[in-house]
Amino acid sequence: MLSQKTRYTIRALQHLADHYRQGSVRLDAIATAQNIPRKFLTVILSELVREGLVISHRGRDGGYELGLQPVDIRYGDIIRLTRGSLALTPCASRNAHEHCANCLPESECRLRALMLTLRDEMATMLDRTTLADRLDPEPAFIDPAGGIDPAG
Amino acid sequence: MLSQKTRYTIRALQHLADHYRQGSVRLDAIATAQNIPRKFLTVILSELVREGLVISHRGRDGGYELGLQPVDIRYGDIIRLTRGSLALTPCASRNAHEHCANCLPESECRLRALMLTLRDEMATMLDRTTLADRLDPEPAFIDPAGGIDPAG
DNA sequence: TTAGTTGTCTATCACATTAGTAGAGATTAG
DNA sequence: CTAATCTCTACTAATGTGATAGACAACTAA
Repeated sequence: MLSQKTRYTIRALQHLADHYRQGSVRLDAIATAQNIPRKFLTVILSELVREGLVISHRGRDGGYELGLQPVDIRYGDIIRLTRGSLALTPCASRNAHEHCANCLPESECRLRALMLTLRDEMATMLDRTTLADRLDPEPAFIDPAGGIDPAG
Repeated sequence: MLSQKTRYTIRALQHLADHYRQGSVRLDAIATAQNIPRKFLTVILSELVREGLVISHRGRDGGYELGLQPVDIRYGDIIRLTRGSLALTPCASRNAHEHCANCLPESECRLRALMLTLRDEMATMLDRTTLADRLDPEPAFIDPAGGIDPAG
């Protein structure tokens, strides 16, 4: 699962992408529009500023704006940033590899083999999608069994 | 991330699959071979018995065995069982859908749109892999940028 | 029948992580 | 100057996680 904080981070960045090149957006505007607790959002945005994804303007008429073009911010990068890794096990991370506790040697671990493959599939998808993508909120559900789920 | 408990669960099931139709395997044998704390493993196996994936035999010469053929136990199902869902957000679960706290209406949430698509890709992969699959522990890493990573 | 082996169940614990808050401080436009 | 706005460190409460304890139930072999 993505943490609540990661979810807030992504929605805040999406909001800034929506207002790219329209001047700076105040924290309160983001908090209200995206339904994020104000104080918590200060923590999140300060981190994004430190990472360089967001530029802040202090003082009166201050606010935030994206530090990069939306097309240059990939969802994969956002998740790596807030969560350290895309992988579902520590041992399957390409960027922040760690041994799993109480595991077998990695060269024998079949779970790791599976998780590496899965990680790569996830990365492919999350790295080809950026803040510039439209993302239809109601994508069709293609049931692998053949039918189409009308419930969404 | 998968929890430690989910990782233990998968490795325990893999172990039972390796000994399918070879009689029952004692808890201690699994704990030793798979490096799982004995007491914790009792909790895990009892749950698997309750769910019907594993059959237990009590008393002398007791132990555990798989309740289904390895080919009928999909990794997707194991993860759904221990974790409730494959999805990375509560709102993107097909089986255990819940609204995310402090979110937008789901019909407007672009993060949800992305997470639904990702969930479906993950499900496709995890549901076509079963305990009967061999899973090479050293799969080649095809770098999307073009090269092949020799480090694995 | 009974001793010994093995699984079952409920409760509990310590610890880490997470979500969120407090509040003083720094910066800037007007 | 002053009001608006972001920044930083620390703190707290709640929750979840990994793991253990220990009494109990069931089964087999002798």
